[in-house]
Amino acid sequence: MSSARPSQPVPKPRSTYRHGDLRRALLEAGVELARAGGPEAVVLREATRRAGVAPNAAYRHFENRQALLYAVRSAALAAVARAMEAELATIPQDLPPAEFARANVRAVGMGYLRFAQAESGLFRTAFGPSDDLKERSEGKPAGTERKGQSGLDPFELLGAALDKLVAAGVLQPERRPGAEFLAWSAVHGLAMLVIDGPLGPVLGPQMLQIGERLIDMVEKGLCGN
Amino acid sequence: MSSARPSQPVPKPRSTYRHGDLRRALLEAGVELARAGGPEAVVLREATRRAGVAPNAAYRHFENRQALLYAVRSAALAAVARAMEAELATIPQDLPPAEFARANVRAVGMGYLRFAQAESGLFRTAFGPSDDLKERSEGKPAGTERKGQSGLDPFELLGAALDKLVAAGVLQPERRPGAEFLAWSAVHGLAMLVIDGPLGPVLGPQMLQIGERLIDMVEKGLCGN
DNA sequence: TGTACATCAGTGAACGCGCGTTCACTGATGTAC
DNA sequence: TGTACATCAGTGAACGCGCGTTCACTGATGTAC
Repeated sequence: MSSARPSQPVPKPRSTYRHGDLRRALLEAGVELARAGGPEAVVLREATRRAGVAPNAAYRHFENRQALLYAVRSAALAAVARAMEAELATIPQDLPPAEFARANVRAVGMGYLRFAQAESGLFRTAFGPSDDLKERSEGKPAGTERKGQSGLDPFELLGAALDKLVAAGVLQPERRPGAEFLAWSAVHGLAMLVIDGPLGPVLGPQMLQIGERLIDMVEKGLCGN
Repeated sequence: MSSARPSQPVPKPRSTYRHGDLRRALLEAGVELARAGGPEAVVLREATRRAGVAPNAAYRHFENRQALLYAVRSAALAAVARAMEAELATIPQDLPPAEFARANVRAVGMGYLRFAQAESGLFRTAFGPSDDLKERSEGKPAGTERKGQSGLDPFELLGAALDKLVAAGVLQPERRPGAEFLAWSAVHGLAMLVIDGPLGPVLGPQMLQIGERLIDMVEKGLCGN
């Protein structure tokens, strides 16, 4: 009888005393924990267990639990960005500018919602409490991992979509400043109410349809008409 | 030297062996904990400490920690409802119907946002993960404590405001179904991004101004025009 | 009005748990000579 | 090409913490007679 643990993967016996790529292994374990249980599930001891390593070994690679959590969040943000990019990639290139711009906004929003639903643990990790944007606004080294293939993070992808709306003449330029906060709020609220709030059991299955209506509302409300 | 604890209020020496109203005391302590630290701060042992009672005494009044947390959430929901009602009470009664209806929606939304900002711990407790609306939709005894003086809970207050919009001819009846989810999402998202997400440090001070813009957007987007 | 007694709200002690973190260590690796 | 050695990634054991929860108990209260 091996000492069966609640933790999933077999403690993978190392051939060597050294691990080889422990930092990466811990990060991946951390992402897995976040995926399954959100930020509070990112636990140092469990990550080391999954990496098949003593608990304190983590301290060679991360200053403390917070540091691991930060790294996991960056990975989660990158995953959100990639989900948005995947959605953006489905847009036909030959749409007229105004429609193309609208489609961009929808894609960004729906990518966000789909990700929230499919990966709610990672989603909550990505957008939980943090000093993220603050750090950025202070010029701190935002790190590269939080971005998608395009080199843009989720917030920047939304901004780019809104810029297209302006360029296409759909959104009046004087309404552009701060518009990302309005659009983001709408979509983020739906996601949170469903995955981490009282609407989950009620709305879960129809979330994406409500999401469509919600984005309609945002477009209409943002662009006047 | 008394054994000073991090916990605030003096363990208030009881005159009698019996406490008198321990359930109420635990609930109030729980609310205080939630106010200061959100749902995860609602901890049985600390609540009993504040009530000046042995840890296990709580089990005479609550089945377990979950049960206490549920009770605290009901109280938090009631507090949200009261904040909305306070905002509603400031609306002039002599407005023309359409404007009055709009003012109702704004009041509900701004009451929500103000509460989120002023009492973010309680807010997070009220709208954290739960089976709330599900229980209601299953006809379970929703409890009376989550409602405000009007007898309506926050969700119902929003619904009533939207109904006024329809009655005043501002919102088309066929758009009414599900509209509370759209409006709620918008406002909830802003609240969460600011109090429990990456926008706190960036947007905190201007939250209410952005809230005004956000509610404008919702109105416009919901009512067409 | 006084006494016996059932009730049950609170006590005191203990349990097992998992966590983050620190300590002094060991032994594989790769580099300098 | 071989050997000495510094480096530093991992070990093993332990710490103190606070939590939820269970056990057998005790003693204040209020009711029945």
